Amino acid sequence: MSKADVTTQNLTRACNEALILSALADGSRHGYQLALDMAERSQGYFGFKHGTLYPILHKLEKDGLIEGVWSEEGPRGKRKSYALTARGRRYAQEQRASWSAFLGHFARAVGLENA
Amino acid sequence: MSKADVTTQNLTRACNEALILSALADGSRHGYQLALDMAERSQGYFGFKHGTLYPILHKLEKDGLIEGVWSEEGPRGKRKSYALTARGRRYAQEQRASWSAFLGHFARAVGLENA
DNA sequence: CTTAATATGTAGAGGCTCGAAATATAGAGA
DNA sequence: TCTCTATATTTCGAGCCTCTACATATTAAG
Repeated sequence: MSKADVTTQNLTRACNEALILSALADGSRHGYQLALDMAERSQGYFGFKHGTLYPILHKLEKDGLIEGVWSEEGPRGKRKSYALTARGRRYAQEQRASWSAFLGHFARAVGLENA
Repeated sequence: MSKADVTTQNLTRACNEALILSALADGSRHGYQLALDMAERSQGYFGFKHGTLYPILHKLEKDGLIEGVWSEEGPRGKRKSYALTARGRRYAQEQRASWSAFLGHFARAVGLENA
């Protein structure tokens, strides 16, 4: 079970988690759509490879932060829709606080003014 | 040769590089002292393990971003003092710009207000 | 009927950090 | 003198995490 702490050692994972949990906070989505939305909303800046995304979703589900439901085999074949759990919302909030702390320290240490 | 681009995939490395290059911009230092200074200046928030720090310094030197000079075997045994090169200064500046871009996108995507 | 888009999954490879152990010198204290 | 602690650097193996690539299945379009 990963911690909500954001440290220098887990920045990449913490970033991916934050992006995913934050996107799911706006409503349930399945993996493929999540990747598309992320790319669109960031104008292509953030791009999840599905070889990265699916394992992360599985892990988040195993940790009880998100919950996946298989939709009936609709017009587009099988899809698994993910939603935030209560624990996931708590986790996301803790992580946001931790990100703020990290960014504050980092900006000061490196001399970044703007954000 | 690593790039100055800050992406989701290399955040940890980019963070370590930025901290080191930024610290060396304030004056030359050798590895051990660099770690101590970093910890002190951030009130213990950033702590470089020497198993991490020295390999990074070697890589930065190999890439020509910093330059190390062995001091005479002074009162404290052998020490290698590192200084930024011209290329290192350029690299640091490019990376700062890249960090700003990343933080901007990230803050917006995750809904972080402050920096 | 073939191609492209939708949709999910896994295995292998590689990059990078961490923990631990090794090496060496010098000063302090017993 | 002997030992312990702090200074100072180095390297190896383990482990985590992402990426590339491959595999699978369905549906709409041409």
